Amino acid sequence: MVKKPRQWAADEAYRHIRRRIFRGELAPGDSLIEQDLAAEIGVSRTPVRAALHRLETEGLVYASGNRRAMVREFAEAEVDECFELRALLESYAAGRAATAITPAGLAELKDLSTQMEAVVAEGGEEAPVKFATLNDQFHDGILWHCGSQRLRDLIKPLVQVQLVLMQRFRPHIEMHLQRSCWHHREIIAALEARDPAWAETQMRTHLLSAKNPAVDGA
Amino acid sequence: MVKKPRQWAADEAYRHIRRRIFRGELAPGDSLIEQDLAAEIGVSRTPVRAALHRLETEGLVYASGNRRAMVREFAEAEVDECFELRALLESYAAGRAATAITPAGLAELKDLSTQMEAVVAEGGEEAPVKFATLNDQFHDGILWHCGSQRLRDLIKPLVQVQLVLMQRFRPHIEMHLQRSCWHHREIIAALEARDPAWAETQMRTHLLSAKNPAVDGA
DNA sequence: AAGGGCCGAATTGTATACAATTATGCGGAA
DNA sequence: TTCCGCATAATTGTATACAATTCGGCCCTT
Repeated sequence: MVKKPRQWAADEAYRHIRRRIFRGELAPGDSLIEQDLAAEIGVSRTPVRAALHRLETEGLVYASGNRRAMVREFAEAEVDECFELRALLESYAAGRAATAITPAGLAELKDLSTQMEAVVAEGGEEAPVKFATLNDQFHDGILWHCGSQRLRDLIKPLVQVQLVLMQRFRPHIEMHLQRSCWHHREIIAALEARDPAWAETQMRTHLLSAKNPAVDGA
Repeated sequence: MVKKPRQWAADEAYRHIRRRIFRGELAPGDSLIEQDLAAEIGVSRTPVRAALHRLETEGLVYASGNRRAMVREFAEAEVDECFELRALLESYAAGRAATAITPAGLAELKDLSTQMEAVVAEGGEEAPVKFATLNDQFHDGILWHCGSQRLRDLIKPLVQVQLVLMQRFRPHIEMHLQRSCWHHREIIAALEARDPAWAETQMRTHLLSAKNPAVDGA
């Protein structure tokens, strides 16, 4: 039953390349040669090409016309840019979610919030990673309930790229988990109150705080 | 020297499929069978597949996993949604452009504005089409000068989809070309004055006016 | 020595054959 | 009749060969 020769070669290629970019083994500016990658992964060029396309749409890879694909080069300024664009879009989304979210949706968000607080209380080495996963789910949950798939699609690549950027430029940034938990509570409260303006400004505060995480006493 | 047998099959496939979607020959929900399209265009499946990927990232085509690609179905409500998202993003872009734009950039915008006014003054059957082309260049010009390639990439698909949506749901909408020209002048003035807030609100006005074009006396 | 054009190598673009997956329609059982 | 399962057809996924393009260096000219 070792019969999983390669059911999703394109997906495997995608994950493989993405992982190598995240780890920094493929540095920005490096050429991504289809044949080399194919040999390395053990598939043909076809799924590699599909993976590169996908990575390009997600903004991790740059390819112009017929020229070879390269790992996209990022400037540190783009970290802040991503935060600002996320603040713009996600605050708008939060405002819409305030009128559109269902009780079930609110329950999900509360559950995630509780889990995050538990992670923070527990602490430990793995806390930041666990927290980040739950945090992504929290933000994505709000996007699900804002009633606009298109808006959600706009934000997705921003989050994606931000992961690379943060790791490259600010790898050891302090997360201020406790402060984030408070923000999440505020956001949930605003959504529960069906107050778009409040939700919007809370979300903006939350994201722009992450941009400037150097406040004392948080 | 008839030597252009098929140098850019993928691009040709892309344009072909896109045109058929725009014309409504491929209706929303229709399956896009790679082999049929390939035979019709006269290329192999490979470039057709690339074209479909591209159309998918632009939001005109929907494809989930390995299932067949379909022409994306649009709801009329998405017309307004696109306008609102464009208003959100382009007003932000205009605000940034107010401080980032170069004199040369301003000159370009003024030139486009002048051309648009000439088209309106001239009138004729082709005026709306000519105007739309120049109008797109105007909006894209501002995005070029806002200093954020990422922001520009976010807006591009919105404009793209909007073209399909408008044609499908509001094909004979009145353009209010004269009013748009005034808006453009206002926007240019705001950029020239290096006033972000002014540029931002003028752009928002411009786009939300297009959303509700039923005002009298424009 | 600097610059431009040409040739070979590296790489991507396209076509096609085949494998894997998904969809469809039929037949049988409840 | 309705629903489930299975066989078969339709379609997409992958591999590979070949064509076209781009890249890089060398040589020739100035």
